[in-house]
Amino acid sequence: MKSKLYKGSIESYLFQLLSQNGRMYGYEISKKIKEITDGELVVSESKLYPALHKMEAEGLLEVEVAITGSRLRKYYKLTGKGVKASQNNIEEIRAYINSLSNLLNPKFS
Amino acid sequence: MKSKLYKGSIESYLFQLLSQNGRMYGYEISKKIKEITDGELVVSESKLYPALHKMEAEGLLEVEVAITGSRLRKYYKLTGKGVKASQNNIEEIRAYINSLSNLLNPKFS
DNA sequence: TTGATATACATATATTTTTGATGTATATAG
DNA sequence: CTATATACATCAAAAATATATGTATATCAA
Repeated sequence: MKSKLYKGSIESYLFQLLSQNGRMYGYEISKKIKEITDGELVVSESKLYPALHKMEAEGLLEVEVAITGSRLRKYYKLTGKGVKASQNNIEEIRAYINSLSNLLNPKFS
Repeated sequence: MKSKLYKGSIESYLFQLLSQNGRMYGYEISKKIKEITDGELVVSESKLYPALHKMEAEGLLEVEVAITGSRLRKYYKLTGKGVKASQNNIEEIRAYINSLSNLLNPKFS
């Protein structure tokens, strides 16, 4: 993680990517995040898998195991609860973008 | 911290507030951050003071002790090194805002 | 055919960050 | 005279992150 600002953002990335792409598997997610953040956010396995497992335990994600050839894949997708949470997360992200914008361009007080 | 997204952002808040307001003291900073983030980011003492001391140890901030009446105040302000770092931090914040915007509104690929 | 890189899952330990609790002391408002 | 605000700070516990390690298959180039 090159910038500290990315801390605490993994859950948001998972919410929004799964919401946009439907089901995805771990390895795919980590590549996608690296790609879309231009290498800024590298979600290593030790961050990704605990995060996925935690969200699964919270009932936000559900897993579908698939076998391609002889290799295992675990597809994750949002549950109903997860879809609602991801919608709230959009607002959270918007509010945060706003907050950072105000930090850079403070309003008169 | 109501939203996880605020994690890792304190340093940015310190950089930008000090850069905009010149010298500020701890208590003032924590009130200001609470105010401008609308209560979203509450910088408790156990977060604020270690952060200030760390940045001071890194040569980014310098302290000026003042006595108002019988009460102690430690004013912090950016050093030359701190000013440069805060300018880089602006770019970091902009890039991050961009990254989050792209997450919400993905580009075609 | 073999060695490097990519795919695909995962955990274990160390370090860092954050939270919640506690501590000291003065100022002010009710 | 008591509660709240101001003003500094640390300590211990919990949570998050980083670094390292582990297992196994697939693919590509030398």
